[in-house]
Amino acid sequence: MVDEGGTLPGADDDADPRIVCHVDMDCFYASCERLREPELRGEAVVVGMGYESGEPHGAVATASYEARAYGVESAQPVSQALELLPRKAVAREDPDLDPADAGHYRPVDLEYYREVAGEIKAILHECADRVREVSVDEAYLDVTERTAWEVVDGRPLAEGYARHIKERIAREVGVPASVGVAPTMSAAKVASDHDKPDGLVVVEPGGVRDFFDPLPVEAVHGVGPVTARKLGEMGVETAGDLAAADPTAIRERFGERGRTLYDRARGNDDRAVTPTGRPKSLSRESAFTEATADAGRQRETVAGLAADVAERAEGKGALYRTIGIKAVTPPYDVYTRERSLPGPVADADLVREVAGDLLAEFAGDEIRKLGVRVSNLQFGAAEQARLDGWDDDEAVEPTPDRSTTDGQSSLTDFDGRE
DNA sequence: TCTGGGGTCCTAGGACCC
DNA sequence: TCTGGGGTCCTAGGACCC
Repeated sequence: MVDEGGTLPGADDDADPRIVCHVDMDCFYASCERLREPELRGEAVVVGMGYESGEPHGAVATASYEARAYGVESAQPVSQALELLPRKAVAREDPDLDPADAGHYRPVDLEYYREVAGEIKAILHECADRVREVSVDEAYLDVTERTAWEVVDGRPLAEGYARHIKERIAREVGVPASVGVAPTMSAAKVASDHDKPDGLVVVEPGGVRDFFDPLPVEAVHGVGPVTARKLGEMGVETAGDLAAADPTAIRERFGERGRTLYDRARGNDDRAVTPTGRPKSLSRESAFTEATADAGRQRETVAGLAADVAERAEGKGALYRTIGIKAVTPPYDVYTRERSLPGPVADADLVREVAGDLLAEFAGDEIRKLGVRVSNLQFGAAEQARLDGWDDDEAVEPTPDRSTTDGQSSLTDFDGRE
């Protein structure tokens, strides 16, 4: 199985394997907090949102590894986190608590994290020809042209290159990252996750299957709890099981997505590292401290969210053709309603009106959370309002309605970060 | 695990069109 | 007017990811 490089001429597999790095910051928000508050280094740090005012109703966004040791996890209710790991200040007052078993809680400050992320992204762009920024703390790099799979002194050159990236981030920005290197995006993603924090995992072209085989299916990007359970019912427990499963059966059960997951488990993933395109929707949501049936409060909330969304869309130069709301009722039933307009608009009043209209359907219902969303976005630098002029068209106009799905309007795509 | 916020993609039925 | 086939758009919901 391991090919020594000197195999048959024209050996089919991995003819010209790419080198993809996945760079994933370790508990990024917590690392950022430590950056501006060095006393937090080595301490349990929990960054959460929505719990600042009075009752702790928010959720954990990020927990440092020290905090994770106490069972604190992302997405956990802050109330629960506090039970596992009391606040430092509280523990110092309370003789029953040991301050050594307490943590520092900080509210999410996205603006600051984005600033730090900007410095990191600048480094990443210097280190690669193509970068796909997945989120504030995560990116894929195609470094095929910058390094090689060639093994020197027992290690692939690509490993040294990845180490160089990691070290630059640590030295120049001061936060830890985990990096995965592999011939495909999905393998690189799993690799970066494999040895967190501060990890560096290299999966060489011939070794992708062996790397995946023993991992639980959940390790495959795209397999969540539901799919994992269903796969389990089919006797598929590991990525290796999935790779060895009957593709027809997987496809029948899970559709096109199943096919993708099957391919990934087998190491087949030919996606190219492309820059992130423009957003396809923009939304804002907010939860009530307690479910409410108060129509006034509901309308007020929707109006506020609508204004926020419209403002953000305007800031991005986005027009929208669809306006929608989301309502979550107890215990946790999610409803969405949306309405499409005849043409693209950028109109805050209209967002509020339509959203309010859609909300009317839930009159009298207890609601715990509301959201407003605009979609069917169009980014119009050029005249959008010219509905009348169907004479000839500007050859530059790149958005023929559904173009949003193509994902490769590379000519005009210069990436929309503000 | 009783649930925060911002996204993406897929599916499926119905309307409508040719 | 009792009935084929194909395509697109709209809407709602689900799963997943960070």
